[in-house]
Amino acid sequence: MLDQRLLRENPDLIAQQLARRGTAPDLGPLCRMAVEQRDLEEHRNSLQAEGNGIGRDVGQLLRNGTAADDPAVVDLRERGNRLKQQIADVDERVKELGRGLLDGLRSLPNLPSAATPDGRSEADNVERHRWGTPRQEEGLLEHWQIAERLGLFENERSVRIAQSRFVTLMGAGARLERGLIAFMLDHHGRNGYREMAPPILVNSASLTGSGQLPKFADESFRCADDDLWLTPTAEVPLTAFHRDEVIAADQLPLRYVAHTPCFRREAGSYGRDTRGLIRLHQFNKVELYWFCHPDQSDAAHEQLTRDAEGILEALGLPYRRLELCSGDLGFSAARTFDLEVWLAGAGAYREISSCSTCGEFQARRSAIRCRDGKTTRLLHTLNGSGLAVGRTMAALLEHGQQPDGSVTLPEVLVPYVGSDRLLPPP
RNA sequence: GGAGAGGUGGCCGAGUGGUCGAAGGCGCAGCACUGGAAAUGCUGUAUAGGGGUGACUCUAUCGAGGGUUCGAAUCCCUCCCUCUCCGCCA
Repeated sequence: MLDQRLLRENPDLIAQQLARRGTAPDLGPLCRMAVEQRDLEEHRNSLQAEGNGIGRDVGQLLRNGTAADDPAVVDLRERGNRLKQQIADVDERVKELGRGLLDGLRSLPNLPSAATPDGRSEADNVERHRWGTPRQEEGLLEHWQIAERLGLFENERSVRIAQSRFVTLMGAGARLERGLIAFMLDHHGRNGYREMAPPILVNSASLTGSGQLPKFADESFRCADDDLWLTPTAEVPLTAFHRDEVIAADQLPLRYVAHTPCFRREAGSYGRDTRGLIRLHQFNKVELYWFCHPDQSDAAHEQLTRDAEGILEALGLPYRRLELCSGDLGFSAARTFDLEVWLAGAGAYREISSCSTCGEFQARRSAIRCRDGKTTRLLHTLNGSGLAVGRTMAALLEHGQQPDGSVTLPEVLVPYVGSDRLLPPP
């Protein structure tokens, strides 16, 4: 959420920065609302001050022995009652404006960082670097073809259990996923992240705090009878973990790693990535999350991204880092690096992690501050996948496939999977 | 699900209509004492939003929302949450 003060004092700056994202909302009404709300609130406060004075005066008179039906007291009471009515009228308008203002502000995306390159769409994203050597032989299979041969997951019957875009992992497939999750958690744990296992049902306030609500309600699954949703990413419960808190600066940064299932409706992606593990309603993800001091968030962003890249490098998976242009940023992000892994069978780079700094955007929505000397200020939040587990499996299968139909696995996974090779059934 | 208890400042805890933003204690900070420290003493110590260059000042906040009243932490209503016991359950 953006700063109300900025909206009142410099709406042009906001408009100009939002334009970089390719959105041009008319900020005029919202800005006028903010100014009127502030002015009316000021008026209300002075009325209230007058009323408080009357209350004090009555108390003083009564304590001094003035009779309750003394004209002086009666007169003050009448004035108090008149004021009360006035305050009620103004107050109603103030609250109405406040609600509208909050709704409006919550629907505005974050401003792009000054470092974010301008651009309109993903075509304008900027490649920052590449790592590893992509396999590009002829005849490489896609991961779902490999998985089918090896009996790693089951699609049709999963539709019976739930609906399309769900999958059941089986045998070595299930074990590989479990091993990957454990490997990622261990790896990040060694790098200083605290492992967390948060609730994956989250309430509306939590979704609002990280930016999924109110604009993206149709992207999440909702539990009809409760104010609870299936979390679309661990970013939501991890942000909410510290909602309404003031954290001492010397505690920062707080760095968390969490594995959770993630649930997304994938509305509007009918027909895309219908096979395999790339796009599912339910998938596993290991998420990295930082709460940090505002002065340190740039360095934190680089470090978090490096930590995500560390998994790809440990697994020997070729990837590239893209910096998203202003027009391709997510709602809450000020600056984002996407990591794209090479899918050898598909012959393409595919997003496997998105590492964003949100500045104070989520911290304001969630009221998370740090104590900095004598004052408190909003801290900064950052998040990134480290990594999306299903897509990591897909990349491993495509990268490690052998002519004999087997798949070789990276050495680091042996302790987790029990083998360096997946073999086709006899 | 049934029965009961309770939600007050960083923490503990007093406070049942009138200068209560809130006693007292702990914690924390500064000062004094000390060779240094402990102990002790004194002083200070919430958050948010307005206004003022500033000293400062106004408003709100005692789980949330409404109500009664000139005036509510205190009375009334609704809701939420926590704890204890019982039941049920992985």
